[in-house]
Amino acid sequence: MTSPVRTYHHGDLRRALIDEGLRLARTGGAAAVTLRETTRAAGVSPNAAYRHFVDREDLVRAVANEAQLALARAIRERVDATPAELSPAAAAIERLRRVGLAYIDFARAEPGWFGLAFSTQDPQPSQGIVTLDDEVVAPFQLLLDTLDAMVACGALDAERRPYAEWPCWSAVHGFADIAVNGPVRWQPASVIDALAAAVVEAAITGVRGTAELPAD
Amino acid sequence: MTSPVRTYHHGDLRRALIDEGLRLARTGGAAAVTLRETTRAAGVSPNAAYRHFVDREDLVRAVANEAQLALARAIRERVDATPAELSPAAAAIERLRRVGLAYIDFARAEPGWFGLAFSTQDPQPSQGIVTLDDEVVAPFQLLLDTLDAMVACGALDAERRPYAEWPCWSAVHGFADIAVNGPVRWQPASVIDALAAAVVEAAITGVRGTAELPAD
DNA sequence: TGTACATCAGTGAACGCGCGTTCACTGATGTAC
DNA sequence: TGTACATCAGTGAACGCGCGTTCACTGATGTAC
Repeated sequence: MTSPVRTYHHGDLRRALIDEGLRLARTGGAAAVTLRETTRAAGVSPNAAYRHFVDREDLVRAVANEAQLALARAIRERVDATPAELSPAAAAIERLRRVGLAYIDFARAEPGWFGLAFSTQDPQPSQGIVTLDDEVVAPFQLLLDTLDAMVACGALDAERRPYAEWPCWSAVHGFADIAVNGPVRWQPASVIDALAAAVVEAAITGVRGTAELPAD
Repeated sequence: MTSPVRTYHHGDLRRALIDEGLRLARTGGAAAVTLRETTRAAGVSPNAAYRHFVDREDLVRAVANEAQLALARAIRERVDATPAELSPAAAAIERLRRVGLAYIDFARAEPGWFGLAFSTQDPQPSQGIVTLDDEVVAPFQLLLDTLDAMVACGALDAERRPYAEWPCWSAVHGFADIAVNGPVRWQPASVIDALAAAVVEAAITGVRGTAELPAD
């Protein structure tokens, strides 16, 4: 086993800078992740960052990556907590519902991270969004898997599966943006909860082609 | 009739600054609308702007307002071009489809204005978005009217009308953001067209509760 | 095991930049008599 | 109709700010012998 943490002067400045970047982005979004403020927070001179990142953009991208992982983790947790006693088809639909609500609630709880995760992307991914690392899978992949599972257990007609990820993602992403940055942000949380639920139900209905529940 | 245009030193600097702001926002979004660059473009000293706007934020808000009007105009034009030979219910659904596609296409054609129109809003509007001025009605109001018209002609069940605007707006807004700032922006236009159509169809189905067309 | 040395993570000072905003002003316009 | 004057739109210069980035450097660490 290779030593996982090497001790340099600082310990692990790259890690520390990313952590401070996350702290700054949490309240101020991507714009708050400046080289000077991040290094200041880490107790280090501004140009020390250049030992670990080629420029500011590189640092922001690293921080955005972590924010994307946090979103994926939030979704996975909510999906994994799906009750076990549901029928296969009902459980598959419930999982899709949880993907959507978790996405929206993450955006509401951590708007700074949400904005950063969406706005800062790797340039030109080969095919949609793919696995980011071994630990956790990207939010989009979780959505794809959930839709595939719905087809497998009869909760979604196979001919409705193609491109179904786009209406789903669009609906929850759009509502998240409206709830965080749009006019809905002035509403009380209980109202936003209700609207979020309505948006997710409509997305599920829109993708399945019917508001009827599948016969078990 | 009161004289509509008063001639000052410059003519109408307020108007000129808003126009230059629109030009700058078109390519660079809200961030490009700086006081210095806008006044420079208008051929005037930086502080001349303070005769017409209390600060930079005030100028940006005025420019954002114009961008919102441009979006509303684009939607209205597309809706007004709905073919006349359709049955009332089919025409009502077609109008909703056009609202959605016009919203998405405006975002794709004018991403700078789209971002500005959404991100910069009047603080704390009393009830959703209301009429902006006499000439043209805000995008959101066009959506509300279209949904009401669907109920009136039987294209949408009355009990499905409440809150239906949120799934609709969320879906097209989310796709617009994904298509402009998200991973879809790397796709060719024809692919984006197809995905946009799929998103809008799913939104219509989701709101109506069925993929069936209404019997005439 | 002890010493000389190479490596390279982090320092301190400085750069030029564009920004929003303020100051005291100027000079064209419109109005009162 | 002509003159004196008040108004106020726009000027020119300057401010302080925080930013990203570069420069020549220092000094702790790890390694070779």
